[in-house]
Amino acid sequence: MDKKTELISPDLKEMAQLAKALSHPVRLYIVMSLAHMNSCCYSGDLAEEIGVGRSTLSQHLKELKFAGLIQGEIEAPYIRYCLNRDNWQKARQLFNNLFAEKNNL
Amino acid sequence: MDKKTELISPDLKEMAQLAKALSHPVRLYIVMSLAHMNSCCYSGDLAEEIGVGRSTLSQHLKELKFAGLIQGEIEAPYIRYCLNRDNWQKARQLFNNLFAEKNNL
DNA sequence: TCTTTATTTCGCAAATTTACGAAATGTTTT
DNA sequence: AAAACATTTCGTAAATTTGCGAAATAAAGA
Repeated sequence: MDKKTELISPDLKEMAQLAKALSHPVRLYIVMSLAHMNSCCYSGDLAEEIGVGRSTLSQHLKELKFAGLIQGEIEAPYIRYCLNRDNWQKARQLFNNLFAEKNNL
Repeated sequence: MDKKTELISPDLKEMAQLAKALSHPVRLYIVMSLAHMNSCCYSGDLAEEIGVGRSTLSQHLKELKFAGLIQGEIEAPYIRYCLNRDNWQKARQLFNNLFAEKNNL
């Protein structure tokens, strides 16, 4: 129960994690595509599309997955990555709250 | 004019930078306080409040300043840090766009 | 079963981030 | 002018991030 525990709330920490997941252009591009196109993607296609190594892209997908923003389902021999809609909604709420205009003094 | 230049737009890069600035709990706490409380802050006070070294906090402020999210005006012997409202508004738009529900297929 | 295909994990190197105390800067007060 | 104060910059060390190719996994097709 030190100061940090009070001040830096779990929500805030979670949000910082989300922001970190979104803090790389490639990851932001991926997530933005998925959200706006309402589509899913395949690792290999993306690697070629973006022009980055396959292992590199896999790493980015892993981080987005770890942050809960996307999920992959096997569609052999591919893995189909889609937004995790529940967590995406949660992230939306957190960021909406951050940017909310409650400044009506 | 390679692929990356097309795909990873300036807006997207800027947003990734903003996300990076927001990706640390301390920085997120600072910005959130400033936004929600509609207030300003002083480096020393914050360092004590959060429980982090003064030089460390100065570094975080520097990064927020670099990202354009805050600005400091001299109020000797202090420096008063406030949100940069214009850029904050810009950031809001970028993130609102990211999370916009245009998924009505 | 063996080969091909899609993806991930591993190992590694370069770059960046984080945090701190000490020293430097600049201002106020004595 | 000197002491006190708020803040930043510097130097440094530990941890993390980034990107890649090579090797490992796992499943599909011949």
